[in-house]
Amino acid sequence: MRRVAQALGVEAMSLYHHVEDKAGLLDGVFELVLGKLPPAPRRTTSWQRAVKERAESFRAVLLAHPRLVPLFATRPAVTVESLRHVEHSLELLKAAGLSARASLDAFQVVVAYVVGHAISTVRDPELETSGPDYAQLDAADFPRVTELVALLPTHDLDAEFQFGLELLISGLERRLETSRR
Amino acid sequence: MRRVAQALGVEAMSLYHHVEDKAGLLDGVFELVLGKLPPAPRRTTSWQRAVKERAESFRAVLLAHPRLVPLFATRPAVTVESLRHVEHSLELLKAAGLSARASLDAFQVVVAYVVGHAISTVRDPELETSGPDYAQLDAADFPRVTELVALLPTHDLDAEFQFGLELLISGLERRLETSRR
DNA sequence: ACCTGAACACCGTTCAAGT
DNA sequence: ACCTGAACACCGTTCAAGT
Repeated sequence: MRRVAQALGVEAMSLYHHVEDKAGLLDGVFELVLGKLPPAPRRTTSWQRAVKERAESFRAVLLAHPRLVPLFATRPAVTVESLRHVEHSLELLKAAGLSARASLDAFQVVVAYVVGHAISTVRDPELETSGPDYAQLDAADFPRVTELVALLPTHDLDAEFQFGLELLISGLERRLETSRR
Repeated sequence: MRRVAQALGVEAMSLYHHVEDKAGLLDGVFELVLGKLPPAPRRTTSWQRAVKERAESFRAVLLAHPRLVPLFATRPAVTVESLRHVEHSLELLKAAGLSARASLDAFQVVVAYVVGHAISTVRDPELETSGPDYAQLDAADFPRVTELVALLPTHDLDAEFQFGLELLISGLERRLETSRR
């Protein structure tokens, strides 16, 4: 509060005439950022592509505000603004053939994945140093980890995200196929 | 630091003779909790069951310390202790037929999902009230959300977690099947 | 080697007083 | 209606001084 006030050239206490408290201010930030989500497109493609597009948009918004990712991780998305997106996503899943319950599950699961992965993406790389030196590891004891360390420099977190997203969608696909029989 | 010291019946500054700083203390907590992960079992079942079991164990440890979940969300797991689990998981995936790169992707993706979902599980339910009253929503404007609200009271977050986990595993399965051809 | 007290530079928030 | 200053109850951390 004190720093926000300072940035506005005003005293900290003045803010309390515009927001309830710190949580209220964060609510505002939350809704503001969520408002950057591109509007739900009219249904023109497959549900697979639509789910993918929604998840990617969400990720893009999160990565555009790395400092806010922990906020999204802690705060539930229940503003009116965000409910419009929820509605669209649930509609999408139901139209694909999922039950109401399964749509809820699928939606929550994808959101959890996007947020969880965003966290690992924006993680302060400086923190990595606090761990043990990878170089000091006995390569014989940790063959797979050693292999992994060699891969890290060229590792693409966006590709990794895509990979997991496609796993989820492909899992849903298979589930729909078997339930239709 | 001040409260930890107080709980130990000592002055805050005394802690600095045992840990570097607050981050160092959190590192210790982190490793301690991670140590509660059941040891990697010998390979006796399918990789599907093994991946599922590892993810469920990780979730159980997280949920046993709800206040620490945000810590796990922010801090990378690079203690020697945790690397043993990483090694085991990567070995598991490679033995299932994934390349080193795909194993890394799969591992990270599952961890992101477990952490992301744990966050939504331990989210302070008191926060939900800060959103708009679901009751005040126009049911005609939000048919799917209205449906969802009716489902919430009987919604099982553990079942939801299982659902997503199985999607990921089933997605991996399909990927392996098609790549083998 | 380990602990301590005072001090510094921060927080969010209450409350009474100003315009 | 909006802003302010002083004050309260907190933080993590530095530094010099104690045993």
